[in-house]
Amino acid sequence: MKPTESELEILQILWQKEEATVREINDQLNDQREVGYTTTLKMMQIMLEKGLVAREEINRSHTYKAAVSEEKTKQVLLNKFVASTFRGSAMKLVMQALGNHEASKEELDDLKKLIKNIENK
Amino acid sequence: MKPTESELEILQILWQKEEATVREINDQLNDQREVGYTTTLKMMQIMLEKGLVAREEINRSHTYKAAVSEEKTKQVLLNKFVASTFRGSAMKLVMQALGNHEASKEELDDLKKLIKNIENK
DNA sequence: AAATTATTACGAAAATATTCGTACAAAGAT
DNA sequence: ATCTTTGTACGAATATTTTCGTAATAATTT
Repeated sequence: MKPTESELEILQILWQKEEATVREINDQLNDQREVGYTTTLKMMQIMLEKGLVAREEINRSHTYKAAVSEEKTKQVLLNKFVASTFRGSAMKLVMQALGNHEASKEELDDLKKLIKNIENK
Repeated sequence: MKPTESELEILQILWQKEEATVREINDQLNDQREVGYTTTLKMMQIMLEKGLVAREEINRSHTYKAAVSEEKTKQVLLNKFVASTFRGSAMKLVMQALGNHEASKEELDDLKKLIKNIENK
């Protein structure tokens, strides 16, 4: 299941906050850009239908949680992106991402560690 | 300028073939899935309007070329993808891409070379 | 208790992307 | 010369995604 752009934006918030009301999500979205409350509400209803989120009725309002895992969802998105943009070559993507990005010493060390791990398998 | 999914599909063909007629592009698209000829034609016209492709009139038909570079376009797509899916962390993307992908010895060597290059800068 | 505020539900408008039908013209085949 | 094939143009139909208006109702404030 591939979430749309807007759905992903909301999932990121839910992954970060564990759970949130529509109001909270809408407030956070509005830090970035202007979104109407009912727009966000509708998104939540759509995402519920699609099974992307789950909800619980508390008092009069609903509290939402992500119903799909961050890891798996990102993997799906990554796979689709590699397929469409880098013709399936994950390595090409890695090269380009590394090439155009300022990496700190620590990050590079982590990366070297990961490579060693892969080599020793 | 971020191309849509369909536009990207066509750009990939043009990057690969240098130039192509609508017929050729449509034939190649149909290797993957069924697309009507006028659908592809319309896409080319839309892409021309957006400046994604350029064309030349040869005989009675048109020959198209990509008008945006493969490098730059992929960079734009990559940046947007990193921003939306990995909250701006290119390194997280690299890690996940590497983690879930079978890499050959050569690829890993290339990668280590690239890391050395970055370190010596 | 009446008015205001906050919440959900839901349909529909708006925006964007994709697909296709029809008309028309040129080139090639019979 | 007529018919068939191949191509472009263009508007419109579909599909998908995003946004919002309105109604109903519960909770809160005055």
